[in-house]
Amino acid sequence: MTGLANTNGRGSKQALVRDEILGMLDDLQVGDALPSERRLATDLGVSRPTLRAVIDELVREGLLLRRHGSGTYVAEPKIALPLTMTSFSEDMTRRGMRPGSRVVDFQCLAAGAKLGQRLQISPVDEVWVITRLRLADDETMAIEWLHAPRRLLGDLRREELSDHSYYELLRERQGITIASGVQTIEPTVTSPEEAELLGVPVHSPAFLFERTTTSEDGEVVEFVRSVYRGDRYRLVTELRPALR
Amino acid sequence: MTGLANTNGRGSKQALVRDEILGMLDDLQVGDALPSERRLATDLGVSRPTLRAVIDELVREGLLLRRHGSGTYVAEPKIALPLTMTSFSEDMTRRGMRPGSRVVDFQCLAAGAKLGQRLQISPVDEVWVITRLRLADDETMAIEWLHAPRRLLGDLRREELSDHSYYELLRERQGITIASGVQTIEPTVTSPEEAELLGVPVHSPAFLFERTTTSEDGEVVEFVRSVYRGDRYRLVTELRPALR
DNA sequence: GGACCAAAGTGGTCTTGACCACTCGTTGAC
DNA sequence: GTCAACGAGTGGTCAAGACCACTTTGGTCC
Repeated sequence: MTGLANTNGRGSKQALVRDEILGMLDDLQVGDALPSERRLATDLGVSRPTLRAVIDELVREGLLLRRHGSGTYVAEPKIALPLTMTSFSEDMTRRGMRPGSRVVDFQCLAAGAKLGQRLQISPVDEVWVITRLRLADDETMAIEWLHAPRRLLGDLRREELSDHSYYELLRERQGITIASGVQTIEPTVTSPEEAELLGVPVHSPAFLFERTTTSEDGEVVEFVRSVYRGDRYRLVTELRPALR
Repeated sequence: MTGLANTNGRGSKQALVRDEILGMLDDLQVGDALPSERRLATDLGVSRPTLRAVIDELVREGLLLRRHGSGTYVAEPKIALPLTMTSFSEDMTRRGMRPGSRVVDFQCLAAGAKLGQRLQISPVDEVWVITRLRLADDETMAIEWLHAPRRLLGDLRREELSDHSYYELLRERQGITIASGVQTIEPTVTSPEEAELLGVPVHSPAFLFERTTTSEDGEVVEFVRSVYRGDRYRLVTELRPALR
């Protein structure tokens, strides 16, 4: 074996390889390429599958990114996401980034049992399902699926979605004001579809947000499911013990 | 090849295996064992490393859990974690679970540059570093590292930590009341040490919380770093747009 | 100088196989 | 009836190898 001390008393080969690569990262900048997998495997005296398993981990953790046919690179650090109901656009603008949004799909279909329950409507009622990408400086940061009862929006054209936020449309068309909501957050990993839309590897760590929003009249006006890249985001909350 | 259709137009073998296993999960209860890896690999017509890669994913996602030498089992569903400053004990009690806490280490050492900055003290000032496990029904849910300036607590005995919360000690000894804090949250994966303390596999998805708490006088009184199991937790927030 | 093509180099997927370490169940001895 | 030992079966780690698919680079031709 070359490149690594033996494993006596120091854990697995994967652990040792991981330490070696993390050490290499100390001397690299964001965007720098690592040596190829085959070279690293030879240099560190391990098999390529063993090396790949370690790089898989570092990719999942957001430290590295891989490009098929090109190489393995040092990844960019994460963005903090304040856990408030400010809009994505406001957040990005505050950070000096150029926010963008792109509707990739919208369709109308029957709610079904589960969604009907979430939106407090009949399962046969229709809902708009709008799939949007949230971008910052032309890079996709999140995918959002908005589900809204059709009766709140009536007929809808793609341009209306691009020009207005959903909340604006609610106010203009129905005189409805948003009052409150409940949001759940859990760590997840990207599916193949999500990975493709986000431009990250499959099964990368990500935040899964699910939010149900209610109007001042207590009516559920939306259910939103979002996947935020775990390699570019972390949450920040301000805590007020006495206010809750 | 037996067990799987060929991969034409349907993605990789790993994707097909994943679908098969998810289908199997529909007919199993929490705690049920899956067939052994060798059996599944044979049944599904793939190699054992290929099968293991898929099971690795499902374990990371919290759907399965593995026990070395015993088998692979269906995992328990996740707990929602309200994102407020209520104590862990209150949360667990509200859920009908028996909260517990166990100090596994506590020591006093110089703050150093980074921690000194976080706590707004001199790097040579001493801080208590208290490592605790948070348990629910005797199962470890989180690890917590509390860093507090020694001058706020003076000399400290392990029993005092077990019998009182830190906030109680602050009030009793210094007349200090907690006012506010800032907390960051990001998805992470467990290190070997964290995995051992939590009883989960290495590199499992988890929440990493870091919180800096301030007294009414604007003084930083603690920095806490916590790792919560991603297979047992999700966050829930209530949202109030106009209050922020 | 630009376009195109081929080759080399990259990451991605998968197989076969070996061996280690842990757990559980069975059997035999006391 | 209990306990210990052993064997079988489990998950865990690793290697060697093959082949696929993508990207980059260099050379050639116009």
